[in-house]
Amino acid sequence: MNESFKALADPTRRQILRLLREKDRTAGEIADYFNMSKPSISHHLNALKHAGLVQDERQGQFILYSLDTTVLEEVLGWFLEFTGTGKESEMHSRTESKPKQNKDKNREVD
Amino acid sequence: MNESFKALADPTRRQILRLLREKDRTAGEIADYFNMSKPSISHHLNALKHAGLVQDERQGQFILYSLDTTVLEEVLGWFLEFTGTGKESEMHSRTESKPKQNKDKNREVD
DNA sequence: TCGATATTTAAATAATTATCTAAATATATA
DNA sequence: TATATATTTAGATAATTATTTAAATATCGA
Repeated sequence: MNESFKALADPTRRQILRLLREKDRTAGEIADYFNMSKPSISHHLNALKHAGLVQDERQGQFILYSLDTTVLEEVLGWFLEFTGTGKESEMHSRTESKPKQNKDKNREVD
Repeated sequence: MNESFKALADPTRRQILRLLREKDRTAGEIADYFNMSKPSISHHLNALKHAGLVQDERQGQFILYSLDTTVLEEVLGWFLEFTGTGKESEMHSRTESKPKQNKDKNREVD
C-alpha cells in the first residue's frame, strides 16, 4: 500500500494513469505525451508497475501498458474508511493504541 | 492537490492522520507515538499542514493539531472519479488530449 | 522575572528519487 | 543475417526529502 501511495505522489505518474484509463498504450506512445526522455518514462512506468497500478505485456516489438484498477480501489478503500464515507464496520475501531510502546514495528498496516 | 498526494505518500504522516482522526492532539503527544525526534515530527506536521490536511492552533504552551477532512475528501473525489465509482458526470470526458502538443504546461489539474 | 516545558527553526548531513546519456536487449523486417 | 525500431537497464549526477542536534521562540507558573 505504501508503494501505491508513493507511486501516486508524482504528477507524471498520475497523468500516465489518466492516459491508460482511456485505453491501453505502448511505452513509446505514453512517452510522447511528456517532455521527458524515454528512460525516465520507463522508470515511472516501472514504479507504477511495482505498485501494482499498471500491468505490461509485450506485443511483439512493443510493450503495451494497461491500468490495473485493483490496487487503485484498495487505495480508494483507504480513503473511504478514513473519511468515514464507507462502511461503518471500521469506524468504531476503538483500538486506541498507546504511545511509546513501539511493538510490532514491521506490520505494514496501511 | 499534488501537495496532498505527496503528503500522503509517507507512512509516518498517514499514521499521524490516523491519530488525529481519533482526536485532536498536541505536537508532543503525537511525537510520543514515534521513534523519531520532535523536530522530525514537526517537519511532518508542517508538510501535512501545507497540504491542508491538518490544522494547528496554539493552546497556551501547547499546539493542538486537528484533522481537516476537506482536502482528504477532495483526494477521495479524485479516486472516485478515477475509478468510476462516483458520479458519471466526468466519466465520459472524451477530452482525448493529443501527444507532443504540450500546451498549457502550468495548469495544475489534479 | 526566572526557570521549566512545548514546539519550532536553523544548519548540516544522509537517504531517496528523478533525470539524463549511452549502452544493452528484444523483436521485426528486408 | 543485418539493420532499424521499441524499450529497458546501467551509470552518473542533480534535486528533493528526511533526519538529527543545537539553538531560538513562546508560554506557563513560582
